[in-house]
Amino acid sequence: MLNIGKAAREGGVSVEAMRYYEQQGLIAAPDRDANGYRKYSADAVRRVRFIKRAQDVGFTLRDIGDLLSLQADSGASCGDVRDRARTKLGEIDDKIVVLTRMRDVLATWTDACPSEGPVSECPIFDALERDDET
Amino acid sequence: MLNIGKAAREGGVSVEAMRYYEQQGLIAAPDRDANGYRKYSADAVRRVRFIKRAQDVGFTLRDIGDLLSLQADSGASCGDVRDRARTKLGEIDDKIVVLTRMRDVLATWTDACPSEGPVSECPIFDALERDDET
DNA sequence: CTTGACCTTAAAGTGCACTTCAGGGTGTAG
DNA sequence: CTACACCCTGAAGTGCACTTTAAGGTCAAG
Repeated sequence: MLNIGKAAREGGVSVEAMRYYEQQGLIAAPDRDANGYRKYSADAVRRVRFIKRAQDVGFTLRDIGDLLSLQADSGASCGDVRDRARTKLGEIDDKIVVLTRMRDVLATWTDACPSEGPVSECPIFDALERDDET
Repeated sequence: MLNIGKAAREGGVSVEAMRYYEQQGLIAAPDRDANGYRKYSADAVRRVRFIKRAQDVGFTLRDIGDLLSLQADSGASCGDVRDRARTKLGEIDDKIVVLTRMRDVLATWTDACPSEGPVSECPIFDALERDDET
């Protein structure tokens, strides 16, 4: 059994994040010892790590709550989990597409811009003000 | 001269966004007509479009304030603008790298996951709880 | 016996870019 | 005359995931 500081370190999150997850219902309220300190089991720490890992691959805390209830649901199948992962994969791909478009526009612009010359003749500013698209 | 509704439509933003930009100092407080309605010049609308376009390629409103002051600065050069664009390009590339890593991990996991089988044996959940990395 | 690192709580603040709300005035078409 | 779309203000709310603040209690080392 670890106190909150060590459990947080093990889970790779901050102490405040631990209390936040508890408040949000992502981790169960842990038992307390005599002085009122929270005490975490290895299982609880594993759950924190689960949350952290899931976040690292793009799941929001809301998504993670859903994943955790799936984990607790004996009627749920591996395919349900895979569906969530695929959906997230799609969302991330969408973001990458948007960012890549931005990236390409910026690259075009920086290539078109001479370092010299007044801003009044800057092709980037021109592009930002024009009526048409791009 | 357009009232706020038309100016917003021309600029591609909401009326509320227009007032917000004004409050944030990104667009000058416009003249008002007799009834107190804001009246926007073609120049003002161009500035709104500038803000919108810059946002669309990833600049924050803070960045845009910086760009706009560059535009007003006779001592600034095209190279200064290009530097801002390059910096933003780098930031976007960083985000793409992070998202691509997430994407790849999720793709690996969804490939490893059989649709059948209980969640207790789900390789995705295994990966989320394990001690080691990936 | 004090210093310092730890723990407790509830509530408020952060960043970003708005959006919504409450409560009102204006202008025109039917 | 009344409906309706438009305009005004200031303040509060949104989403996300915390972080910070204020005001304490606990515990081991020196």
